[in-house]
Amino acid sequence: MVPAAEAPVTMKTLAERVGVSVATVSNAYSRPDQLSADLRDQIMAAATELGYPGPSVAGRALRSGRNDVCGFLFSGEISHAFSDPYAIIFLSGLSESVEQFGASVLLLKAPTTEGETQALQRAPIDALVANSTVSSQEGVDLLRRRGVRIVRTRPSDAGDWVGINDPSAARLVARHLVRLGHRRIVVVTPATANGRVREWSYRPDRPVPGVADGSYENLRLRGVWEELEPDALRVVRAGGNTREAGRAAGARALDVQDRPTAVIALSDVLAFGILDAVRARGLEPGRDISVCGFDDLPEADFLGLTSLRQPIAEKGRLAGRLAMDPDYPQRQINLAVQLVVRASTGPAPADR
Amino acid sequence: MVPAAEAPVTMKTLAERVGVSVATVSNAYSRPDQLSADLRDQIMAAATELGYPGPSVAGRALRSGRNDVCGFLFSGEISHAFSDPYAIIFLSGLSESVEQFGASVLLLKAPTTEGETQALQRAPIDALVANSTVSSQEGVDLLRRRGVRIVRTRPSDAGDWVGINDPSAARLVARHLVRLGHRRIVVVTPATANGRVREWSYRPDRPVPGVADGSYENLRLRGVWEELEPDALRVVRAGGNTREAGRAAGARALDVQDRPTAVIALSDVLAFGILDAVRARGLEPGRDISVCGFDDLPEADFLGLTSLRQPIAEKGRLAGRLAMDPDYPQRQINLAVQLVVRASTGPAPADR
DNA sequence: GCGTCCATCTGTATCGATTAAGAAAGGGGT
DNA sequence: ACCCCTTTCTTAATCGATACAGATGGACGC
Repeated sequence: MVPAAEAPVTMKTLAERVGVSVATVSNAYSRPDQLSADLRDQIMAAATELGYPGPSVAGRALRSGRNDVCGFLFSGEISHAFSDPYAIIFLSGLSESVEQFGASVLLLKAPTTEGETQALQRAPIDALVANSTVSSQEGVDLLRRRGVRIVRTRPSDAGDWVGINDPSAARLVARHLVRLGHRRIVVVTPATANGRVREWSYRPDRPVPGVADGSYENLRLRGVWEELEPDALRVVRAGGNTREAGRAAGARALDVQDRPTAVIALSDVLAFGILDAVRARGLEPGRDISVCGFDDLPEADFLGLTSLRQPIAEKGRLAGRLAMDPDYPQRQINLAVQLVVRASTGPAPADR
Repeated sequence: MVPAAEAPVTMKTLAERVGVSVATVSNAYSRPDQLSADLRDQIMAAATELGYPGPSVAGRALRSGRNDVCGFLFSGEISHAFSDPYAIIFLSGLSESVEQFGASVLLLKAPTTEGETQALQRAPIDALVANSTVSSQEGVDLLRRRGVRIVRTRPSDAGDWVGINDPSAARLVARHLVRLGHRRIVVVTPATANGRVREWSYRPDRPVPGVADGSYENLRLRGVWEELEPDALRVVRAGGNTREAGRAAGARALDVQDRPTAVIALSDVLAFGILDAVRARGLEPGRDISVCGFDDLPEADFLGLTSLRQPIAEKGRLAGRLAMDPDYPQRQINLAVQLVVRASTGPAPADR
């Protein structure tokens, strides 16, 4: 027997087989209340018999306008993006809530090349959660015109977002240190790509190279600065956003004449490395020098790191909800943060 | 002025505006060689003028049958899946090569509920890289019938795959230890979900609970067993696949009467934790007890861990290539592995 | 001068479903 | 008996592009 020519079994095939219209078959799949249970069972039976895998995804997408996919836009390489615990926790929350809508998450890079721009524009997504700090703005605008809902992870005037108030969060941290008597403070900022450690003294009118204008780094720097005496703030930009990068940045921050009495890392991973650096110099965190982090990752508790807690997973969950549910009433969500004080901060040591 | 009614600007609109046929507009986008550069520029200019965001993704997908999306199927929760460095490295490689095809990666959970099954079936993907150890077989079969190319990350008789020879890799490790004089060996296996540490003595005819039949864990166990005397192999199943889980499993493996002289962890992260446990007991890895890992993560070098290196990123890259390029000739790829011997293994201590 | 060929464009039949609107059949109420 | 409602199914019009088979016109060879 000659093998039958590849029979493309479609909804029509099924309909003819059962002796009903395609509309009824369609209803059997997507609106079971529109037909009798009997007939539906019959159709489903015939479907498995024919090996019909269910409605074609593309046909469905074209007609209904839905893909059941939520894009997640991040900047930098995937290996960088996901070696960051913050990203993983956020992504877990995001995908958890996206899954509740029967949808999945598509990983999207902020485009840098022509090909990546294409990939972003060709992405079959209903919504996009843009975690990207910067740029890729035109690309996102094009997507919006395509009807893609955009959700940002940072406050902005218009559009949907879920975020925290970065400046005031940073002020919380700074105030804590100032109350403890600290005056000379260094902020260590992460970098998205690998680079050299660099250092500046902060002035709000002069942007820090590599720190974009509306970025959370910049907002936090500003917040810290507002709580300090003028010219008291130095900035060290780490070579990445890893514990190792934190160690290196810590070295740079500590091995100076006029050693700071406190270091604020804009991420916990950096802070962990800074703690390493502090201990490697025989200093005791919280006594000889204070260290603060941001995010309050689980390990912060283990290491006794004072950190500004933000509900990362919840942020991801809410982002997913805004993305997948256009009718969710609250479209701009500001999450509460909380300073968790642990052993790594203490009174500033008396000047030597 | 009343705001114009939402004009859905489609390819037809654009065509009429420029005074050409839709076919030409389509060509302007997807096959620039089919028309004069002049006309193409004209069309593109009109496109930006009208705010046309390019061909509709759904229309394109339906007609051309392409989505430019590659699914990545993993088991367990996303937070578990991506707290594993192996997964991140693999995913980087995968997405790197997938991006070269102008495509993106869709995160897909091995379905456990009805909703997740739906999400998997509704996924707009051209191909699926199935990293999932087990089950979800029916779901994958349905996808195959949909025309989705399946790529596995483990050898199998039929279909596309890229993997390593797990049994022989495991034998490499075991032989290394046997030559060093080790006789009492424990293998520590990871678990996909959090659970309790448990322990058995291994016999090839009796499956280890929680270790699926064709899984790499099982294949490796088998390989190790083949190099040892009968009944010399114990198995400890860790409570997860993290350094902490490794510490706990290490405790279980070490704190016994007849302490093993060597421990093989089936993943490096577990091995790291086991090293911690060894040191916590005042023992010196490589002298008092030997420890081996699998994967050879970057940190293995730092910690002096003997480990079986497999080219994880390359595996991901090749999987992506097989997934996105149906014409790639080599459809079943066995990658070479290599035992990297470091300080954590040494001669078995003389029997006390 | 004539046939050929190439470079450019057009016409039109799909791709595979969804959905609103309508028809047919049965069931009650009065 | 008649009318009105439901329930259950069908008809037919899209959704927005792609790709094949042609049509057109000018350049070119001989």
